[in-house]
Amino acid sequence: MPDTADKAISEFVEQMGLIIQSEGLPRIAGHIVGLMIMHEGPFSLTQLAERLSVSRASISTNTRLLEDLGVIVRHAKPGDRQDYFRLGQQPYARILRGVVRRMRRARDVIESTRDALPEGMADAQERLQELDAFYEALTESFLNVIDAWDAETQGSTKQKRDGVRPSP
Amino acid sequence: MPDTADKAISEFVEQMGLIIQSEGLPRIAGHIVGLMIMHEGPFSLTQLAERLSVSRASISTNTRLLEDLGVIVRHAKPGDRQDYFRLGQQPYARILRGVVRRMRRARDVIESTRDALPEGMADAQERLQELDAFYEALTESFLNVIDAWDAETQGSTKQKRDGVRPSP
DNA sequence: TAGTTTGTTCAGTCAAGACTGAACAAACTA
DNA sequence: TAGTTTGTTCAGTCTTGACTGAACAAACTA
Repeated sequence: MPDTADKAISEFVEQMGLIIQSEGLPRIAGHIVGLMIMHEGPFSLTQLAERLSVSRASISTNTRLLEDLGVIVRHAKPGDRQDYFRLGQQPYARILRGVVRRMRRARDVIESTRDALPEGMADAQERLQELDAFYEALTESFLNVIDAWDAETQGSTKQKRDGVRPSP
Repeated sequence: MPDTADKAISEFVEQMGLIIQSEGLPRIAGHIVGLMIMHEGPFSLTQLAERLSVSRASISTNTRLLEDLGVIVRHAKPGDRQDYFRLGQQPYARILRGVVRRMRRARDVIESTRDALPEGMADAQERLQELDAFYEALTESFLNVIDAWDAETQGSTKQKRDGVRPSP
């Protein structure tokens, strides 16, 4: 009953669009990733456009975006002018790195605000400090996950992966 | 030089709008939180509207939203008909809980897709498994941060806070 | 040479949802 | 009673940015 399978696949591709969208990326980027999870590929730009019923312009823009994030990789087949795409290494960890970058920017804002704040506002300083500590804990936590992922997926060496980074 | 301070404050409020927006919440919600970090308050709905130069309707909607998330709390002053708002306990952890909820929903999608997928697609199954494991690690990691936060901020008891949850 | 194919870019359209103004109900005051 | 004040809700506007179609450059083919 391949009908059920097809339904499940397109449903998943659709949902991945929404999930990725909630991470602040375009929906089509999610569709591409979803499709590549379902089928290894590789896919040409035209194939992606047809399969997702979307303009080649959109595919071009979004493959570029995902490529910049390191989520997918582009490669050429010898004797074929088309570009082909497939998932890169640790695609999810790549997305996470983007989140870490966002948090670093947020912490910059906090820091410069703290610097500019006058003496009198001790309580505001305290709350800013609390917010910054929160971001710090979160960043630390993310990096743990990324590290663990790198070690597990990549290294056949399978080095330390105890879930906690060594305390500073 | 209170001018510099005012500038820093409104700059921060503005930036918090953008930061919160990148988390998928309305910009004004971020402005409210930002202002409350700068000044403890409490603020009435009218005060917030005036201070942020925004309609009372928007404030009403967004305070409601933040209240539902548990980020701010509403309370009454005796002999005053107005509602007053201020930051709640562990406001940032509350926002994080929302993220955890989103991830749980994503994992549900993954699971039902795996169930519906036919035998033949073993490699797709494998990639789905990988994605699910990633979400699992991330969720675990978030909950650690939330737990640690709860323990540190709230409990004077300061119970176990070793950075890792007990394995199931 | 002219004609394809492929990927990119850009101006324009469209949709989602944030925000507003106005109308409203509830609780108060004079 | 009529008139305020306060918070909510809803229809409508407006902004943001995703997506498209068309034009284009580059690399190929005949």
